[in-house]
Amino acid sequence: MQPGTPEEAWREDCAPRRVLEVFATKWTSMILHTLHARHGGNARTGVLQRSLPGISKKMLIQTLRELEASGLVQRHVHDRVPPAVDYTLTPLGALMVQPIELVYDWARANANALDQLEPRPTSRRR
Amino acid sequence: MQPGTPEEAWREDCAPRRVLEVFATKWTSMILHTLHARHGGNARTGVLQRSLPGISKKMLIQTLRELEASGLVQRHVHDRVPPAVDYTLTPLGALMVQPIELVYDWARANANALDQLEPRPTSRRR
DNA sequence: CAGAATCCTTAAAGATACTG
DNA sequence: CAGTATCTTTAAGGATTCTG
Repeated sequence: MQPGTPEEAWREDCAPRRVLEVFATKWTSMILHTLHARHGGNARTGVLQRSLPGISKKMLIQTLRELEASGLVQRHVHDRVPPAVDYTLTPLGALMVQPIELVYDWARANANALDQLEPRPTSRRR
Repeated sequence: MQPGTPEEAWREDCAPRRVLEVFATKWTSMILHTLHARHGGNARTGVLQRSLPGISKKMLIQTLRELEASGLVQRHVHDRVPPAVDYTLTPLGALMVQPIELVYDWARANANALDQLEPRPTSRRR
């Protein structure tokens, strides 16, 4: 290790930072958790949307496509009219759900303590 | 529970979502973790900056101020020349570090599996 | 129902320069 | 060393409309 280099530096490509990126996109964690928790890893588009109050159709589809591209989710099209599509977690997706569940469970367990947390002045995200 | 209402909906103000907001701001988790892990909950500005490769001075100060406003961090000014300032975790900050450590430790333990994770096409975050 | 295609707004993040 | 003060960029997130 170089002198001056922190022993525990957050290297730009370190594992924790890669996981943080999953949390960084607004709906990602919620979609993965919903897929995992409510539907045995399988849910149709409409069900997902109803499970996530406030999400727009655009953000839902867009996030799902990104998750698909990252290999976390698989998309299944059923050849019917009207169209039916569902999404399942891939093995990698099931893995990535683990830290999400850790956070989710922790938040549930500490819900009351979290009331002390004042929202940031600006209040929202991008 | 109403018909059609998802049993496990992500209410807009639910505890998990409030925690997710902490993760949403890019440097928040890394600062809190660094404060917790490397310095016994106490570090000076310069040390923090050197611990976070890629952070700009602006983002460091700005994020620290937001953490202070949220009651997660306390700022201590030492009356000297040149100036010396350090930051410590508040009890609430120490609490919020918990889920961060969960994620961090999980990421470390699964670092190799995370190599399969392809970065999103757009690649970055907010 | 699922989704594609646009357009738009804003805030997050960064770059740079200056100060006590 | 710690911290302002600007300015700029970019993309995240949303709203709306249209289609098979």
